[in-house]
Amino acid sequence: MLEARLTQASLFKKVVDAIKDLVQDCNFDCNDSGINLQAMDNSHVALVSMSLKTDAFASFRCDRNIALGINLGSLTKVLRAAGNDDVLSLKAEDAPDVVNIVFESSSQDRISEYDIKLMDIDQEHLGIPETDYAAMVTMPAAEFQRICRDLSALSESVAIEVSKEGVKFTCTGDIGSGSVQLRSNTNVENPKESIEIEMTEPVALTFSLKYLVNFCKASGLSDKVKLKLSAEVPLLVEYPLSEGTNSFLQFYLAPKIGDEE
Amino acid sequence: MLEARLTQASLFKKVVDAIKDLVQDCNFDCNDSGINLQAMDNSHVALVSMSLKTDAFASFRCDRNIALGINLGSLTKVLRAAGNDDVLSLKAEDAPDVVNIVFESSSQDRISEYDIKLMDIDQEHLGIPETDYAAMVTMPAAEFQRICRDLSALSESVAIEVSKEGVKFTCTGDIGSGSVQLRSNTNVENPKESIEIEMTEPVALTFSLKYLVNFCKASGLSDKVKLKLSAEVPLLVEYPLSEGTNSFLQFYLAPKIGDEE
DNA sequence: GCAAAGTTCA
DNA sequence: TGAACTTTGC
Repeated sequence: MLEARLTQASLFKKVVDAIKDLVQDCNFDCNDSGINLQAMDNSHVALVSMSLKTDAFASFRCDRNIALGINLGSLTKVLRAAGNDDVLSLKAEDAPDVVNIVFESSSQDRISEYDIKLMDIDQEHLGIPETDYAAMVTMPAAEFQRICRDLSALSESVAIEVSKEGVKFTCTGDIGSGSVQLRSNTNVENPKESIEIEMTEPVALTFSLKYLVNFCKASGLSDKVKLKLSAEVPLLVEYPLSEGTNSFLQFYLAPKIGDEE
Repeated sequence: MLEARLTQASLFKKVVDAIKDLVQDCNFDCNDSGINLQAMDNSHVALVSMSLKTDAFASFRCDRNIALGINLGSLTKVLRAAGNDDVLSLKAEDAPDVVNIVFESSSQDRISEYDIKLMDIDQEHLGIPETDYAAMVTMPAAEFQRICRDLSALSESVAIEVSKEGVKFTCTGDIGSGSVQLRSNTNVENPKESIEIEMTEPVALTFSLKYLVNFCKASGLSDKVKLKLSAEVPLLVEYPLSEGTNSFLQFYLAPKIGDEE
């Protein structure tokens, strides 16, 4: 059986919010290392990968591997009933029909309990190869969100170019063109604002802004986002979850081919 | 060529925000005295006139007269990408196809650059006659905005009556009637709150509230607004820009005839 | 704590 | 497309 307890329901709410527009139904794979999720988006262009390790939970117990096939729309409806500071518990039997979700308000005066019916979802196994990325950019999540939103006003796609000086986001559309250039910098006074670039070779790739804007819904989950790029390989957009637990929410997005100019 | 630099992108953002709902496309006329704009609104009831003198810029250079025909919708999209405290630069060639807009964040770690395509706009020349107004009211811009917003809940139009005692805004609608009366006063402790009236003869005119509410989007640009009125002549609503540079944003609105009761 | 902006729903 | 609600910045 599974019994997992999160002290902040908001973490789970935000994770589900960030992926529900990409994926309708998916398996939450539970085992003794935590809860994992991997799913392609409906058009098979993007891939979501989430991992909540046991340390991210206030308490965690899972004796056997359990796959909870959940409709994210239903889950969203239920999670809407949770206060952000509620304690959230997930419970399931070993061969479950339902997942049981309990919210306890911090004052403990209110306990809400929901059961969501599970579904069988074919586990299309997704081999994500380990990649040594040519370039890795760490930047404030809010800034990345801002850039994607700004540029999406001009174009459908954005070119991301990483060089040792910095990272440049460029796009061209009907009304004109735009570019945002960030210089790598270590802001000592305000480390949240730092922009870090690790690079073995320069990379320039083009991606759909619609998807990037979508990924950025996860910005509330983390101060920082990591962009990892290599030529001809999907971009990896990574948000760390629950600092120091190795938990993460990752999005992969295939580059647009032939548009890179 | 044109090369103009504003230390506060927010000034330009707010100016464009305040006029974009009145005018879709218009010429920014650049010459060695600064940047000027004049345009009728789409229904030819209101007129916008903006003048940014060279002193309003951190640096300004414009060798020849250049008319930049810009779609304000496109410009808004681009300006949305500017931080309020960014340094904004406008650049254009002598016979330009595009205007180049650069935002530099105060930390200088971020440089965004946009090109907006220009369009040819027929310069319908707008002769605005110099008028000696019968009455001139100077009041806090926020207060004028509040009054217009409040009264627009009741009616489509407002009567503005200026007498030597003060100014009175009156309207009548289906659910009832409303009026706001302001007495002229010089608030010595808080001069921003002063209401000043200069008058050669009493005036009472009626105007569309929809337009006035629209004009009030400029309230963020200035603490004060000046209302200038004369019988049978358009109302002039004036916001000074960049204190002490003679720059301004003006709106003219023709009175409603026969509605004055 | 309020106003403006964005997002979602009708 | 507009309106209401939520969210964010001042």
